[in-house]
Formats: sequence, C-alpha cells, structure tokens
Amino acid sequence: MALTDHLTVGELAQRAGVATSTLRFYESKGLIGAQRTEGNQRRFPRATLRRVAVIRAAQTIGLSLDEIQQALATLPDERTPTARDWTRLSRSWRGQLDDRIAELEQLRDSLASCIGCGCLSLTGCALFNSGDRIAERGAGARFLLGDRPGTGTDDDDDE
Amino acid sequence: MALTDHLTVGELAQRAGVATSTLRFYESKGLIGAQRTEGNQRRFPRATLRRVAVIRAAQTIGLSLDEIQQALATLPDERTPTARDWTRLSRSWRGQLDDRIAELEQLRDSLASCIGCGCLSLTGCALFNSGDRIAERGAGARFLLGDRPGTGTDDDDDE
DNA sequence: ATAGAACTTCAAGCGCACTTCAAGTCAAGC
DNA sequence: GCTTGACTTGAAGTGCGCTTGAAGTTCTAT
Repeated sequence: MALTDHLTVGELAQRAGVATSTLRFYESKGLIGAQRTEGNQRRFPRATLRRVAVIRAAQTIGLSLDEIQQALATLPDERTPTARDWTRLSRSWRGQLDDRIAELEQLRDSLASCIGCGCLSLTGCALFNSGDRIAERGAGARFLLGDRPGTGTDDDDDE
Repeated sequence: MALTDHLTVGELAQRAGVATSTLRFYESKGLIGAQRTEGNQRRFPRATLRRVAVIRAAQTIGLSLDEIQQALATLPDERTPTARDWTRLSRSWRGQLDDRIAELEQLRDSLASCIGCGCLSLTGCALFNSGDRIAERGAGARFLLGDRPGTGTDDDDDE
C-alpha cells in the first residue's frame, strides 16, 4: 500500500480546481507526471498541485501549453523544484507578463483618448494603429491573437 | 461604376493588416458588412477599416468575436458611428480592459513574491491561490482560460 | 479580345485546449 | 463477495478563429 501520501486524479482535480480529463490531458502533453499503482491507476505527488497552479497562471499570462511544457521541462521532474529553479522560471515569465501588461496599458490609453476624440477622425488615433504595433512584436509572444499574415507597412487616413 | 470610394477585399485586407479570408469570415459572422458590385464582388466602405481595427483591439482585450459582434451591433451598420456611439462602446470595453490589467498585475505581484520566497512552501503563496481568484470573477470575462469546472472551496497546504 | 490577377462560393481542414463517450478494470465499504 | 464509485484507455467530438482548396466568375490592362 505505497503512495498513500499521493493524490488520485480525482483528488488532485478537486484540489487544483480542474477536471480529471484536464489532468490526463496535461499528463499526455508531458506537463505533469504520475506514478502508477499496481492496478495501473495514477498517483500524483503533492507537488503536482503546485505545478498545476503554475500551469494555470502561465496560461493567464498568455503562454501556450507547449511553451509551458518546455519551461516546466527544465524543472526536476516531479520533485519539489529548488528555489533557484523556480526563480529562473519566474523571471522568464515575468518579462512576458510585463510585456503583456504594457500592451494592454497602451490599448487602454488609446481607448481613453478615443473616448475623448469620439474617433470621428481616425487619422492619428492611437487605437487605430495599436494593432500594427502589437503585430510587430513578433517572436515568441503570440498572446490572444494568432500570428498576423498582414504586410502592415501601408498607412492611410479615413475620411 | 459606383462605389469607387469603396475598398475591395484585397485593399481592405492589405490596409487593415489581415487576410482576405479573415474579412470574409468576419462578414459571415456579421462583424462587418459589405455592399456588392453588379458582378457580385464585395465593396467595403472606408469606415470598415476602422471597424476592423476596433475588432482586433477588442480581441486583444480578450473578447470573443461573438461578444464583439454584439457590441458592434449597437453601432449604425456601416455608417460612421457618432461620437456618442463610440464613447459608449469604449467605456464598456474600458472596464473589461481595466479588469484584465488588474488581473495580470495581481499575477505579476504574485510572481514577484514567489521569486523572493522560492515557493518552497506554497501554503500562503499568492500565485498558488491566484487561479481561484481569477476563476471567481465569473460573468462576462472569460479571457484566456475557459470557464472553470472546479468546485474551488477546497484549500490545502503542500508539504 | 484576351491574359492574368483578383474576385466569388462552399466545404473541408487546422491548431489549440480540452471534453465526452464506450467499454472495461480497480478499490473500498458493507 | 458484491456493489458502487472512481478509475483506465483510445478515439472521437467541441468551440473558436481562422485558412485552404477547388471550381468557377469578374475586373483590368494591354
């Protein structure tokens, strides 16, 4: 009767606030790992609870599961990561989080100025152009929008 | 030879920085509208250029195309919206944008404190619990994560 | 008049993040 | 020992936001 300090899928699901199917899906993607009982049932170490929380947080930042998987792959498999491991991860994501926040703040400013101007003339409107700025960020930050196929360098007035 | 002040799909696509297929898709979803030439080709009023910019901005905030469509449906169909129309829309989205920024800032703070603590004990870690707070926001803001099936009120330590 | 680019429609396909289903196995309580 | 609920697998299905493809039409330039 080993693994009594471990969690079943159901237990982990309840405590992490996700569906059991999600956990199985995450395991299939290599985001989390599990040991097996003699009867072939999954048993998760308690550290997985943290791991799932980190996954959800990273998704909120805007990372894909693939990107998250790659980042988590640098951590010790299912053992508690060291402070150093975790700090490295946090720092790397922190940058992306800052970028994303900056992007949204820029959009907020644009929106604010548009509220003022009524956007009847879009020529110099920040909102109007913000899409392009976002698209030009390229490389590694996909966020909500997929990669843009657009050519982008064309600029135009509106009236 | 009417509609000379209008744009073809190709022109609009290039100027808006999206693919033509995207514009046809948006039209099918009622996000934009087009007149037709005698030969059945689309011609978009120039105001559509703005409309597409607004759609992309709204997506960046985290709105679905359905939500955007509903918001845009309150604007005059393809004519230039009045300052009042636009202001109303901006204000409503502004709130969601603020919420989203606040959420990410909270996550950033969590990450910052985790960098400090190394997260070897997650009991009181803000990051660890931030997922639940996000999930509890409910109503109208889905953002990156889908609705959470979780029950949520279970809390636990980690070591 | 004609070549070729740009357009048309409709259906199917894709990538992501899961969820659902069916058919069967395991574990715990009575 | 038997029931019941939680678990197992693999395959298929879902919803979103598009993209791709095929087969045909229209527009524009020479």
